[in-house]
Amino acid sequence: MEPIYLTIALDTPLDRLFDYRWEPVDAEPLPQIGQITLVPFGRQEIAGLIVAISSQTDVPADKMKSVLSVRHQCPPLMPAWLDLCRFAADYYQRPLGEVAIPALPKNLRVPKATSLDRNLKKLAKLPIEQSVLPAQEPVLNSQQLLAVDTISTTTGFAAYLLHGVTGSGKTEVYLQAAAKVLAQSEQAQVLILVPEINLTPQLEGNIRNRFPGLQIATLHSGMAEGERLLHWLAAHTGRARIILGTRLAILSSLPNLKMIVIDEEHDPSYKQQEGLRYSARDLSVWRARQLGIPVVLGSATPSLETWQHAKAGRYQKLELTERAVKSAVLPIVKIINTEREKPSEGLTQRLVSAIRLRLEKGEQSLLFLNRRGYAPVIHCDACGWISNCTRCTAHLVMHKLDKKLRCHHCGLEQRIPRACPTCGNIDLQPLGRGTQRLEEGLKLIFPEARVFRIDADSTRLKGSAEAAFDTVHRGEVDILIGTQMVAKGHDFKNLTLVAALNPDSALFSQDFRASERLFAQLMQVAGRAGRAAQKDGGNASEVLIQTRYPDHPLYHALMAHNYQGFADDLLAERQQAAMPPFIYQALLRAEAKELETAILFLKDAANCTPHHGITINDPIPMTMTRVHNVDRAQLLIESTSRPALQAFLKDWIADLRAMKSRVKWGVEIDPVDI
DNA sequence: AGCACGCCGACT
DNA sequence: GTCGGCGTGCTC
Repeated sequence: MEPIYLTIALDTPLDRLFDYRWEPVDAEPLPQIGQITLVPFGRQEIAGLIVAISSQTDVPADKMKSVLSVRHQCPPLMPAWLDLCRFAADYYQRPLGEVAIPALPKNLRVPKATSLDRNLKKLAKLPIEQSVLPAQEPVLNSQQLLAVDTISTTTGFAAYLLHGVTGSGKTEVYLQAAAKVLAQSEQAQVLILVPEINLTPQLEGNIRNRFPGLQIATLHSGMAEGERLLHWLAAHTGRARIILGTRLAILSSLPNLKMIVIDEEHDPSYKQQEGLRYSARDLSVWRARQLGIPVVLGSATPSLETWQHAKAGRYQKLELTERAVKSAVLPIVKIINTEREKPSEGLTQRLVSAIRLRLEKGEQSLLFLNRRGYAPVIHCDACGWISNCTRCTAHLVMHKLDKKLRCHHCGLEQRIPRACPTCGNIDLQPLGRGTQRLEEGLKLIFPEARVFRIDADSTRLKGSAEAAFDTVHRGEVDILIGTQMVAKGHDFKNLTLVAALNPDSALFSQDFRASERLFAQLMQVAGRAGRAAQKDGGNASEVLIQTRYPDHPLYHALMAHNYQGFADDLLAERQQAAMPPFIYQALLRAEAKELETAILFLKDAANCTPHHGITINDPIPMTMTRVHNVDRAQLLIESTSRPALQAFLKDWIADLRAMKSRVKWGVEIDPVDI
């Protein structure tokens, strides 16, 4: 018999595949493409994925090694999944193995197969599906019905933008469309992506109630490894019919996928920010096209990329303009000019009165301040010293409760100094205001009120975020203070006032996407209020924005609930200035102990043969140059043609590899924060 | 990326 | 005399 060679993808930055010899032991079946293997690699034993099988190899015999074992217990990954990984590897300019292997659960990749065997047994013991008939469904309005109908009768690929304000019933459209798709075949699977599962526990509960008897898998990074493997296997074997997950779920194996939903498609967390920097939203559209199935992108404030696709007719727009609850009305948005009305403790008199009114009526208020800690920096009046981090280009944030100065970027911690480290002045002043300081001020102004703060500091412990939200839902809170954490998912039934205290900084940010994000964020917090309040014939809830720029178009659009006008204006600006989505970008990032080293590397890299249609900009230090004692710089590459950019990058990266620089570098495709 | 080999400084 | 720093070389 001829020898059998397996071509295997491994999780290594080396941009090639590796051939191994396979020798049968006993009556072992032949290996198949898509199976997971254990192989010796250098001095280690690691997991690999079989991507080709052949009777020949170019590898010299003295280098050839044999496969240690093939994981026959696990059904092979299907060609469609491998193609997804191939596409992602190609598009994001990484070796296949670096995409495919980390997409598999860790316990599938470790040398021991004990967890795999245990979880396969567990999977076999799961109850058999009882019914595909969905439970009682709420009645839909005509727009929702049209959306459900359009989505569920799709033949072949279609991308839908489901555009509707908070409360317009997008979730109901997802669920009923999913129900119809699931009813079309006994095997059909539906993938639903959400930005952060921990902040949307209601959705999971909703789905379970709606589809009793259906196997539901959840996939997100907070899960224990064993559990993660079990859910992954449920999806991979087709047992799970609904898969609810965060961005990482887009790379899961789903053999009978028939529909994809991306909830809050504009959310930045769909973009992975380390390792393989993929966009789960973009990959979901590719995957839907590959399989010839519908993908639904839902948002009240779509990303400009998606909005432009819809305008160009590549995505079909489905509008939900009515609030699903008939009596519900949009909140009234008002601007408070802080140049005219000076805040005290961060609050203008008008805002204080508005909060007092809610207290008197027994209703809740939400104060949105996207800055945790007590004060973003402390400072010495006498000599001008300010609390800078020694390792980062950032301030040390004052945390009063634990008497610490803390860097939010590298984690450096020190005690709050009693006196100025340079001049000895004992009168150090906090500058600015974070959620802790706001909480302190509110307790002074409203001593009788129950003030409650939700931010990353108050919810550090596992499960405590959920507990905190429950406290608010139970009505045990009068005034809720929160960072962006409170903007997602939760509807507070008794909440009738939402205030944004200091949103201005994003208006003039270096990052051209900052205002797009701010608009989405403010729309989202505004949407937390008043979904139920009007049922009793009460007034519409109120949203107050404290700003020094009351005439800024962003706030005017917000007052008019005019996403479309805002988005169209921004798109016109972007087109004018040749920015995304009208141009395609990639970043070359470099980091070194000295900024000069990183810049020099980037200059070398930029000094390549010019390509037509490709613009290579000058290297610049990153906005936050130093993090944890590492200096970072970047180089922006632009093109109006995606294929041209792709082709250029492929060759260029090969050249950069050949440079064998000691500088740590990486390329990011479609960067979102520049 | 890992991991090992390899050649020069402060410690039991 | 060894433990350990990180330079460079390799991975079927």
